[in-house]
Parts: sequence; structure tokens; C-alpha cells
Amino acid sequence: MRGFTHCWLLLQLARGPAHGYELLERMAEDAPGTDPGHLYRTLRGFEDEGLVRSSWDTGGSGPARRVYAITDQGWDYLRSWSVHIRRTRDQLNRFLDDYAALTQREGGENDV
Amino acid sequence: MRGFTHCWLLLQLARGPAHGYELLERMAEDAPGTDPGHLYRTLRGFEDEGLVRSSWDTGGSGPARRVYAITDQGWDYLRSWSVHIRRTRDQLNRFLDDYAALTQREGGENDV
DNA sequence: GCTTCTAGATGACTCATGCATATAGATGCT
DNA sequence: AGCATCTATATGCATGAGTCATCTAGAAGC
Repeated sequence: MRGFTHCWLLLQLARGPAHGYELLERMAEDAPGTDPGHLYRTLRGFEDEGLVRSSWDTGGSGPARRVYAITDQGWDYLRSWSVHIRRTRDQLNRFLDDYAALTQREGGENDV
Repeated sequence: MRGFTHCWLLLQLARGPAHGYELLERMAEDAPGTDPGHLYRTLRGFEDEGLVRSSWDTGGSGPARRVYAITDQGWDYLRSWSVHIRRTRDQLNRFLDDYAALTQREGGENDV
């Protein structure tokens, strides 16, 4: 499966078109410490795979912005991801349960 | 963060000592398709970092087995992982919630 | 002797991620 | 005009997880 950044970005674009810098700032709130280079590369990668389409927005202030919009193929991809993500979440839950059970048995001095 | 294999392996060793091949078989049930090379390398990596200790078990049938046991440092690591994993799980839940909300709004022909 | 099973390991590759840095338009300051 | 700063996109290079193929070698069965 692709990393968290991939999922997050495509999901954001599913909510509506946006340009990279905007997504970068949004991400700074949700998951701080995201690398701009990785973000822009991921977006271009999406376009290469046909999951999004981009166009230049020269209106507004500042440099031109490359605005990305999700495609039907992008929606399909997002859908298959959601299945995978649910599975991953379940695995993590199992990990947490197992860990909690172990630490309880071992002593109980842990804040689980 | 380290990948799922890392977490899973160290958690298994937290339940008790085991050798690589045994873990490989256990993993085939929980998360099929795991690569032996990756597994063995990960275990050696753990040992380099002091998270586990290994010793040869020449008893029993078949070739000698390298048996791994978790160290105190390994327990510490596992503990810090559990915090991170909980955070990741919460992110995945947020993703799934957002996706569900989006697809409901868009039409509702999806089995969420 | 031969194959098969058990067990551990390496080499080479792809891809996600991180860190530094480059480029360039727009804006504000002096 | 000159200069710094903000906005915006992008590349270069390194690390490290994960994958695929392959190797070594003891033990067991036939």
C-alpha cells in the first residue's frame, strides 16, 4: 500500500480541487512536518497515473499555481484504498489489544 | 515510523522467545505474503540496535535455529511504538470517516 | 545417493520519505 | 532602483522499508 501522505492527498482532492501549496498548509495542521518535495512529487505522480488532472491558475496574487482535480480513476483508487486502510486499521487495533494484554500480564505499571 | 512487519515481530518476541522460521510461519497466518529475507534482516537489525538478543538452539531436529529474546530496551521501544501506532490508527479512522462522509454526499451507491 | 524440508542469509531492485537546495513571480520596504 | 520576504513549484541526493530471486547447509526420508 502507498503511504499515508498519498492517501491523505487524494482524499483532500476528493473534497475539491486545490493546489500544492494549499495542501501543504492544510497538511501542516493535520500532520505537521510534511516534506514539500515529497508532496509535489506525489501530486505529479498522481497525474502520471491519471488519478488527478492539473491546470495552471494564473489569477490571484503571487506566482502561478498548479491546481489539481481528482478524476474518476482517482475516485476508484480512493475506494480501493479505503478497503485496504480499514484492514490496516484493524491490524493496528489487534496490535494495540495484544500489547495491552501483554503489559497488563507483565506488571501493570503501564498507562495503557 | 517503522513498518508493520517491525512492530509485529517485536510484539511477537514480547510474548516469548522464538526463532525466525517460527515467526515466519506465524506471520503467514496473520499477514500472508511476508518475505523471509526481510524478516531475517529485520531480526538482525533489532539485535544490532539492542532490542533483542539471540542465541543458537542446536537441540531439536533440523538445522540450528537462532532464537531471539526481547530485551528491556526492546520493551521500551515497543512502548513508544504503541503510542505512535495509536496515533496512526486515529489518523486512519479519520480518513475512513472523511471518506464515508464524502461518498455519502456524492451519491450513496457505495458500501461504506 | 537423491530429493525434500527446515532454517538462515545475501544481492539487487523499487519506492516512500526526508533534507537540502534551486528557481522564479509577486510584494513590501527603504 | 535595490533588496528581502513570501508564495509556489520543483530537483538532487540519501536513507531505509519492502520485494524478488537466489544461495548455503543441516536433517530426514526414500
